[in-house]
Amino acid sequence: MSAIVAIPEVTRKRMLTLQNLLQGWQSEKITSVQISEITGWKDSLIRHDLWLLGYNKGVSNGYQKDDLQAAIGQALGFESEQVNCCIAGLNRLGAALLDEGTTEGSVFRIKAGFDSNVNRVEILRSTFPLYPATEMNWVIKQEKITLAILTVADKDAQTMCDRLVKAGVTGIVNMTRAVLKVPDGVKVENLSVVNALKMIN
Amino acid sequence: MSAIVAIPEVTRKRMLTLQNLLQGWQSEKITSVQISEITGWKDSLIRHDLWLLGYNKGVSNGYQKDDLQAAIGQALGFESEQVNCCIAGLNRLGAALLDEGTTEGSVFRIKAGFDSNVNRVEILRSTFPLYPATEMNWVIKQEKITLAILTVADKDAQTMCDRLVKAGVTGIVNMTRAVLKVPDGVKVENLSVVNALKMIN
DNA sequence: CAATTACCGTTAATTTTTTAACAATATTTG
DNA sequence: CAAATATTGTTAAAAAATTAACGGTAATTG
Repeated sequence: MSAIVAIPEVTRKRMLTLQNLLQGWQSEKITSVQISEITGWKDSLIRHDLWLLGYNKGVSNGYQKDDLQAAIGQALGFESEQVNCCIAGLNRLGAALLDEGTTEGSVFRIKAGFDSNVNRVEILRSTFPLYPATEMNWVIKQEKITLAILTVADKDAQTMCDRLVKAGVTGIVNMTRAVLKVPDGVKVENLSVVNALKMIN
Repeated sequence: MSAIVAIPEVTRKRMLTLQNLLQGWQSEKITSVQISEITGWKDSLIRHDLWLLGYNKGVSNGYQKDDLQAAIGQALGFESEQVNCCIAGLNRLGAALLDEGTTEGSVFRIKAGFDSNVNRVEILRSTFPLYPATEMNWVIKQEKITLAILTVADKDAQTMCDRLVKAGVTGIVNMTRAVLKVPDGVKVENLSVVNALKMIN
């Protein structure tokens, strides 16, 4: 029997990693012990996670890479049609993310870039349009943008975050060191490089 | 009485966030409820975390910002003298991280940049030296570099990771989508933008 | 083809993490 | 200054996450 409860966040995160692992996996088959050796997770944890997803196509013989990959994507809803995103803050880091490669091969499409500094908007080149932050409201609505990548300076992070949320964004990837306060229903994922360095130091 | 056991990773991460929060906090005092309102963590969890650190200077009257900030830094060893880092992969994202601002005001100092492509090394400007990846071994030793930020293409990630580890790096901030296999004792923190987008979608 | 091996799915036990509760203590109020 | 309020430190209870255990099953081996 498969689990009835909602998939916990920790499992979602692991499954995301597992999908990335499968992406680069050469062989057609993979076992829970092999996954364990790379990720460091106990093999029973991996089997338990897959059990939570209701996956059970691996009996006594390991998993078929392709089938597993598809099943995870399907179970966790990683396979939506297309998700529209924007970048808020076109400093050097933000500009780097304008690069096509950032979201290549994923469902995410960057549809707009914003900055309070009109100069940047005018000077930078990109395959999608850049706007002054004052245009944010209508652009986000018109382009049906739901997610944002926040790369402004730390001190401007909360202000920009508030504007994004007001405009209708429901998820923010926060690359600043600021701690963002958001209303219920808005998700934040923190990706500050300095924080990461502190964690591994 | 304060706790004897080691501080769990979850608590370390929260304390890191708390320090960032305190950094931008205006008032001299702050309470567990105020922290809770911004971060979404239950106030009792915050008090429990601080209890684990052995901190008890807040009795019945909230915490003094400065004192708390110092105590956390000290308890978790976030206050070392200086930590030398490098950037491996000087594509657009890596180049953006060459920016002074990346680690500004932290103990981390970026001392070198590496790339397999010699062109990039020669063309890019930076306040610290850039080297072909072939020079990695001696540079990392000579500059006493312990941490690396990995921004190469996904397909090259494991190879570059292996080289960094071999050269003596003990922690890697992985900005690629690849799942890195590292020996015991080497820490990895994953900061892929696409993964983050998937988590909030 | 019987025995052995290599895996998984599932459950139960264990460990870790979070939450609730509340006595104790400063501070504020009337 | 007594009462009310706000807030912590600490413990115990509850919830969540991880691990171990093991029966069952396909594949492999001799």
